[in-house]
Amino acid sequence: MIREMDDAPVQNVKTLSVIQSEVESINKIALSVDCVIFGFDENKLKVLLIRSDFKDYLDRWSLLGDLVNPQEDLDEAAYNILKKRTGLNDVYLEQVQTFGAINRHPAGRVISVAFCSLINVQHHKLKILANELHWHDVKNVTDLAFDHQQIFEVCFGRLQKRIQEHPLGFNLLPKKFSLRELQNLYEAILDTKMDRRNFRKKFFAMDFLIDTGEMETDVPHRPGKLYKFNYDKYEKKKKKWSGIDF
Amino acid sequence: MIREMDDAPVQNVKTLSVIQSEVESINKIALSVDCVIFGFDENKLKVLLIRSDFKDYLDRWSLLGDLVNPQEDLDEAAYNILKKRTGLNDVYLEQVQTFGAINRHPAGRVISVAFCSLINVQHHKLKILANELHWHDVKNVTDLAFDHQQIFEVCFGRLQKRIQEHPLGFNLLPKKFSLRELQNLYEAILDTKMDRRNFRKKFFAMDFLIDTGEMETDVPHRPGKLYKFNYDKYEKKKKKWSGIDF
DNA sequence: GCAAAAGTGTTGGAAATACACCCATGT
DNA sequence: ACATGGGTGTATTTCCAACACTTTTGC
Repeated sequence: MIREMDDAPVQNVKTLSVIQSEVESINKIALSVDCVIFGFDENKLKVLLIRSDFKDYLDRWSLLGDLVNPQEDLDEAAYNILKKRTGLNDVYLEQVQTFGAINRHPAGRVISVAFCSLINVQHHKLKILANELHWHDVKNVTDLAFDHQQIFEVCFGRLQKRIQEHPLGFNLLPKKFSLRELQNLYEAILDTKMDRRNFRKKFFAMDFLIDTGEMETDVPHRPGKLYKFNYDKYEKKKKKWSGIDF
Repeated sequence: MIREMDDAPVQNVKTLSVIQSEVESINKIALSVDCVIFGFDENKLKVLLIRSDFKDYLDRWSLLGDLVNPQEDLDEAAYNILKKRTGLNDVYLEQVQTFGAINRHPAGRVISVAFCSLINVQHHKLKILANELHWHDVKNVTDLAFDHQQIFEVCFGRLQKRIQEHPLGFNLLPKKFSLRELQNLYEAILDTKMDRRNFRKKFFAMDFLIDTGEMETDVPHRPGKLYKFNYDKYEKKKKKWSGIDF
């Protein structure tokens, strides 16, 4: 893979051992994954942060991350962080971007693959308290350790965009949810207010919501219907191109 | 960054040297970048490929890539590939995704950050011929070396999506272009036919095209006006959210 | 009965689509 | 003169935004 610095064509065939030694001589780069874990609670979008245990950044908050083992797949590494920290198995996880600025980590050259994760906070409230972990309102996330502020912002932006074009949001809600909860979620993520009737119209027109026949309970007002998202139907009907628009 | 495999809170503070040794002990992972370089020629979308010089994949085509030096930024590494291969300085370059399957490379654990690049083929036709490089019609790209077929498809899909939402396409055209060229570009990338009048209406309504006052020359029919894209105006006016739609 | 949110339709404007004719140039 | 694509306008439809009242429950 390493080639001459001029523009001459490359004619020689490289053997496996040549490549291997190249790889070994050059791999002074470490690889990590960082997870931006979003949750939705009290009608606010939250992100799960941990107190940095790194000397230069003591008492700053940082994302949950870890180095990647050589025998570990990237997704697997991210997944393991999720499992270790939240105890959750079945999480939404999406690779977002890789950050590789030369001096992003004081310990040396560490490049980090950032993942965005969406979890339903109701399933793991127990583990958080005993830890250095804390859910932060996304509106109050500032001054994270390392380049984590930048990573957070990129992932947040990606979430805002993707939630409008793909049915991700349901990962942040219970399996059965009311339309009010769904709208609150969208309003929290996009930081907007929407018209309730038009919001309903839009989702009913998509025709991906299944009426479970159940209702909310323990609400101090008229209970709403509970719905599930019909992923199967979505997969069959999802649209390809939406048209030029910028 | 490496933490216990159980769920206990992490209380100890790590010093720089501890981290450094962790980094060194674990960095058996090499990092590369691969560029999916698109061009537009003869009304077809093309991708620039090179004959693999790697033993296991002799005579298969592959993307242009290289290992990343420890003192080299990711974007810089991708940029250097572009410069070395095409002689171009001023290229559109966008990180797309990182590929890290354990066995994606036979020489060991190599993870690769994929970049999508758009270039104007008219500016560098000379360098290609003398090389093992070749422009392939995207419709005939099959059976690339390594996992490059997958990388190509992800980058192509990303391009198809992004060209509809962002003014990227102009990087594939000369600075001054006719509306016919622009429409041909969109039709090639999205593999569709569009109505000419509505296409014009859409772009004129955006109001980001500058009439240069010049006309096409050497065309065997009525010459069309030549336009430039007004990036400054776009930057000021670009929209944020387009609404929920999936 | 009161507070709080659920549930429901209509209307006007904007944007997208479909569609057909005349014009300018090179050959 | 003719072939080729440039350039333009209108009618229709579809989608989106704005907007108010009645209903159901808990307290």
